[in-house]
Amino acid sequence: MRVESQDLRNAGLKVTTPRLRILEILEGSGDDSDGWVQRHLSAEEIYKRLLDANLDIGLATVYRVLTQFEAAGLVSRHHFDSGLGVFELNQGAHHDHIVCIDCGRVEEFVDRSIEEKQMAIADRAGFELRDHAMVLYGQCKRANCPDRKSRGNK
Amino acid sequence: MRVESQDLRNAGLKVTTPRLRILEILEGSGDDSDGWVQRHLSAEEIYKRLLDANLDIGLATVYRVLTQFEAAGLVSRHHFDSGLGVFELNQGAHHDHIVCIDCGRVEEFVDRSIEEKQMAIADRAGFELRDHAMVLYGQCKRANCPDRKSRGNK
DNA sequence: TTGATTGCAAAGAATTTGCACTGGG
DNA sequence: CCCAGTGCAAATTCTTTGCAATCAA
Repeated sequence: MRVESQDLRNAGLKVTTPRLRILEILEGSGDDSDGWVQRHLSAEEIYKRLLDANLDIGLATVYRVLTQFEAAGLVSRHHFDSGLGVFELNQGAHHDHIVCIDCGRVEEFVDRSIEEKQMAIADRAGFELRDHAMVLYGQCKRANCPDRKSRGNK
Repeated sequence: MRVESQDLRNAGLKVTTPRLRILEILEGSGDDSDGWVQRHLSAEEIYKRLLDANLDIGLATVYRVLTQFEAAGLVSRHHFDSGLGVFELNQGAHHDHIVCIDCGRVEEFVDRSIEEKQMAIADRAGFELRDHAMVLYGQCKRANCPDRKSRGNK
């Protein structure tokens, strides 16, 4: 289920260093200190990781590559609440998101019964359902979540 | 349930022309040709309506007022898929949205069972649920929806 | 070789901010 | 009268685009 060179060729895209590196980053190659891997990244975050890896890749290229990947169906672009664009690799099946409002951590989930309800709701409203986005916002219980202390969870 | 001058005072905001006019627009005063009233507007759209009404109110003021209204809990800001900010008056209870990808029409709905499911999902994921956003995207069956013809619904 | 791809800088779009002027209470 | 509120222009932030140099096939 890994995304690789062949996927680029299939999409009619040449296999270049920027594209491969960006794919790697989206795959979560760079793990966080506590083992948590963020697979939902903004263009800026991806750009920073490339710089950290001493790669001379421009921010414009990051945006261009991500936009091409999106068009090719390799990645999805979300906006969540801030309006800032974040990108995620399209591996596995459809899912929705739950975001920590303190640390930005993003987890995924699917609920079959909700998906069915949505279909029924669209139908009742007279819409041909094409897509949907559901994002839950809350505070996670991760040990090093920035705001954890101020919430009194020791 | 109308929002009015008193709501502004309660929020510690002076009752000024720009604020009142923007409230009116958000209430849907300007009805569409076919009777449909759009209550989910971008800052730019609100600005245009003010200009149409020959009001000399700057776009910056529109943004400032909307941001203040949001902070006061009078309006909500959403981003939907484009990332463009749209504003809606906070009247009535919580609800989610269904958006027509062809004409931009926005309708509202609530589903108690989904809300409960969300709570359970957040809990299971170890999150303290604070808020959520659910948007369904589809094609509506409104007579004058721009793309209706190309979909073969006569 | 040769068109696709990239980097950089400049352009755009959306939103916010600085500042002197205006107006509501 | 006096400070919150406003208009305008300039500044920011995020994203896209133009163009000459570079690279994959």
